Amino acid sequence: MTEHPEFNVLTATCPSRTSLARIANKWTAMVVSALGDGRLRFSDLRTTVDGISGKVLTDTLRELERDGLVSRHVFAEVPPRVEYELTPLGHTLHAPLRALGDWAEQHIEEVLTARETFDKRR
Amino acid sequence: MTEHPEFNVLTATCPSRTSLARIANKWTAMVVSALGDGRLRFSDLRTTVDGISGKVLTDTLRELERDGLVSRHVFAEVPPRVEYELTPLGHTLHAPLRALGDWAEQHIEEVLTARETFDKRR
DNA sequence: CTGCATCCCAGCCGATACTG
DNA sequence: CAGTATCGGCTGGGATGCAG
Repeated sequence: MTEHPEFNVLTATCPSRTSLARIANKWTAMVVSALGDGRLRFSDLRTTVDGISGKVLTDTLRELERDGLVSRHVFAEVPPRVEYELTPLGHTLHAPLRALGDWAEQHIEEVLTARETFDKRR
Repeated sequence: MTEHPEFNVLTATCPSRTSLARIANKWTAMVVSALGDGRLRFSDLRTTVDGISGKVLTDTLRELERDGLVSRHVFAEVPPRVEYELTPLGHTLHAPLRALGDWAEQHIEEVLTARETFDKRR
């Protein structure tokens, strides 16, 4: 019922691939995961997603907003306050992206071991 | 039980982030999805993942092999034949990555509409 | 505080040519 | 067929400075 057989990410020219390129991205995964519990202002997002630069966070949020995954709320205050929140569409992506982060955390030891073995054989 | 609270991808220096960086990638998502149904040789993978260049496919497979997600099987034949297959660890990642591709296909119309709206307002 | 503008570097990625 | 090597363009991404 929710199938769209006419779209296929494995086809180079399919527009869905441009969407995949945005969501299959480490910064997107971390930002969307961080927004899963509710609204966050820019500076809190910056500290939650440790190590992200201001430029990259801005760019990532702007693209997510463009794709309709994140909404932006500006408050007319001094100093300025801007909060970001997942849209309903963005929420449907939260679990899948969170799953990637969870996978990385849960299997990191196996991955590190595999890397050691691989590098030793070279 | 399978929890590893000591690892957190949101921490910049956590090694799990290096793993996330590899799996949260459009080429990884497509290659792992393509390998979900079983072994594929290099050339078949190249045509299945439409538009991928030989260099990028080689690089992606090499990194996936290094992280223990993909195994490589070489046949002593002429012409050469090399097949790639998901490891048990790689299989645990298949569903999560497939979910991203499915999401992109199922929601592309909403995303395209959002982009139009966003771009029109600029 | 937010975020734009700029500069600049590193890495991704594609195209091509060449080997076993 | 399955690579490797090389080159070059493009983009991601960090640092800094400035404006609202």
